[in-house]
Amino acid sequence: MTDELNRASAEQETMQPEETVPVGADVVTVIEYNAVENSEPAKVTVELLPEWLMPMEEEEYGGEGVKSSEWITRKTNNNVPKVKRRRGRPPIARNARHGLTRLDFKKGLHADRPKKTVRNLLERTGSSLTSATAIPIPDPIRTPEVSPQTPQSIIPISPIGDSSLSKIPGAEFHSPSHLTRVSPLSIDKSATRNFIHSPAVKVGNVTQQIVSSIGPGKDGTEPPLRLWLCPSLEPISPTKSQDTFSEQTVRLPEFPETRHNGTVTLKESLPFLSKCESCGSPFSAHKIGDTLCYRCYGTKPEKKHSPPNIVFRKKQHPKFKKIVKTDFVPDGDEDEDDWAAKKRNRRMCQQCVACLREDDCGKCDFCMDKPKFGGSNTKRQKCRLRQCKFQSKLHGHRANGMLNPSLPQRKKNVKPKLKRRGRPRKRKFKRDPWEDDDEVSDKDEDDEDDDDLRHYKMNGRKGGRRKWNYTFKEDEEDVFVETVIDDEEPSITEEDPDILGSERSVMVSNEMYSNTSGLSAQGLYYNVSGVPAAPHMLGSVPLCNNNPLPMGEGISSLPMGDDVTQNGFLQIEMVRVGSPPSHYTEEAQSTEQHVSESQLESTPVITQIFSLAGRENDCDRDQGLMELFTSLGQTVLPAHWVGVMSKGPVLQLLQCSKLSTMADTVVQIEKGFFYQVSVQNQPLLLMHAVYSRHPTCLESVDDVVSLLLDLEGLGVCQGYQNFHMGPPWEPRMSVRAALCDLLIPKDEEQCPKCTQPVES
DNA sequence: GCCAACGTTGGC
DNA sequence: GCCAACGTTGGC
Repeated sequence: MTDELNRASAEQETMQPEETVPVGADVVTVIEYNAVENSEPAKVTVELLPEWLMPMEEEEYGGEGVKSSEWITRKTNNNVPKVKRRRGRPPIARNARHGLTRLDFKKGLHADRPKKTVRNLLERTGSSLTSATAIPIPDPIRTPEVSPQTPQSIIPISPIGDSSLSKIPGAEFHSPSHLTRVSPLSIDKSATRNFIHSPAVKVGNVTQQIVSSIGPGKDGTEPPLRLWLCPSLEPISPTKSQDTFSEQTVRLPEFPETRHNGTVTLKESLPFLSKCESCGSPFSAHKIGDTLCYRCYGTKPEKKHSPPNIVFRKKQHPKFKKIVKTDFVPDGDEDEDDWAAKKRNRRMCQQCVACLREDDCGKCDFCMDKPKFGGSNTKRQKCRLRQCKFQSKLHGHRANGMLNPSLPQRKKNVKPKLKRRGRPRKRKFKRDPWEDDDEVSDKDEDDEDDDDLRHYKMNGRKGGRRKWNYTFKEDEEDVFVETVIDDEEPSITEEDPDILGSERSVMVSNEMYSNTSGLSAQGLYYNVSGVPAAPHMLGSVPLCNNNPLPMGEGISSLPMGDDVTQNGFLQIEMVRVGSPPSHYTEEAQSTEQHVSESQLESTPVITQIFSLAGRENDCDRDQGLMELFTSLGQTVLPAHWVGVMSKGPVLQLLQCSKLSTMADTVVQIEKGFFYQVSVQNQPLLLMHAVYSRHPTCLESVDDVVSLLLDLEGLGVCQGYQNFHMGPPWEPRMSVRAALCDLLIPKDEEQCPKCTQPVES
């Protein structure tokens, strides 16, 4: 841009050494006009102007229907003089779009917004606006939008507009009405509408000069202009958006130069312009024309007609935008723009694994729904695995699809049947399994399904049983929850529960498989977590945390099948050091989320699933564990250790004090008193010395206490800094070696594996 | 309040 | 014009 501008300026200088306009485009325009004025060669002016105008007009016209980007491209493509190139947004702008848009977000600047959006916004939000002063507002908005994309471009443009305005008069004489209209438009808008607004700010300089030069334009018109001119107005604009403000300020400096040029021309031109009332006459009459133009604009159609001079709009638009927005609708365009711009990103944090994922899994329901995967495109949603972990609405809602790739398939099978098409019932839990059956008797079954669903929900929400509630709450949104439900109500439908349990478990395992690339789910865990833990541990219960009741609020959202799949190994290895104690459960699943969100969550689903796959009922109750749990409750455990009985059944021992080095450590005792120690959701490798110092089974309170005391003498390995993980400007993340000891003597910072990590 | 369906928008 | 997917609608 700058280069171009410089070029433009250079060219201008060559053209007219006298004038020095910061913006190339402006300069060019000025030059041309001046030449016209001075030389008076109508041809010259006409030719030059037309080129200018023509493109501009095209732009405007096209602008309405065409996206800004396209518009820009056109210009560039055309044999437009250098001036044009300068003016329009260079393809660069287009290319830079994304960057610009982002910049806009951050800075508050508007990303380029296709006119469509503006329109839409206008239509949606403020048809009224358009109606009232309708025309003027919309136009300014549009142009501003265009310009906003590239602030620089905007600035130049606006000056141009000013210069053009000043000089337009002469040009106008030569040129047809459109020229006059253009200038008037800008002025009019500022005067009439923005009047109060900031317009004064930007236009201020120009207008003042104009006024002075014009002196007696038309009575009616002048006053407004002066108001405009009043510097006081400028301050107002600032309120709105700094961006606009900055732009204005930028312009101001430029103006002076242009002013000089413009002033001279303006003086001469102004009177003429004044005659351009409405659309009919010359439009240059900034003041007069303004009144007329205003009227015309007020009439709507004329506004659009007059638009031919897009250039003006651009100039003023920015101002208008700024002004209007500031004064009238702070939220107005920019807000809308921002809003719209943000709208798209609302669902993405841009940072989580899901957001960073580029490819579709091709297995989830959403993927299956996509035409490219042979789907019907009825859902039109992003791949489950790409649904932002934090921003997506889907999280927690549809675990079903998430969990199983397989589910979708069934769905498909089911869909064809759809009578319900219009609106299938909530199939949430049952969907896949049942749908097929539903076909036989749609409503009946549907009703049943609904009932079932309700029932489930009821259970889940109301939670008849603690455990149920517990698991339920945590997993509510997840499919897994269902399995839990089954546990609660085996009676509901034997088949369903079974199916759910088995299927889901199966599915989950499948996913694990896929993720782990052939490794069984368990294998995965072992490998991933690096925990050789005994298989029994795997089926463990979710660590609910400190409270017997499910703590995991965040968990619900987290535990998606997706997460599991996504996390897989990589993430596991990437697990941050220092994450708060959470659940040990199934590392793979939880780990992902952990990183980002909840540490507290429980283990999720997968665990339960596994356990469920086995036989829940039995698992839920274990005399031995209950007795041990009771005994622990009657014993004074090491400081801040708390025993929690959770589903699985699993007896969890948690260190509640964040000050403890064991804050992230959990001891889980399962059936048979086998125990597993996990640190920050990662199982402590069986080869760890801790296991060798204690019996394989913690059958007594003494054993438990002994282990806890031993643990209190340990600390958590801090891992090592991975400098290869990301760009230098991003925060460094500590990573642990795959076989990290996790627990090390308190006086040490790293385990031997992390001290000399072997990077694959 | 959930969620399937689908209109709509933005990017290309 | 196509694709991706966001946001809304409306049945439940």
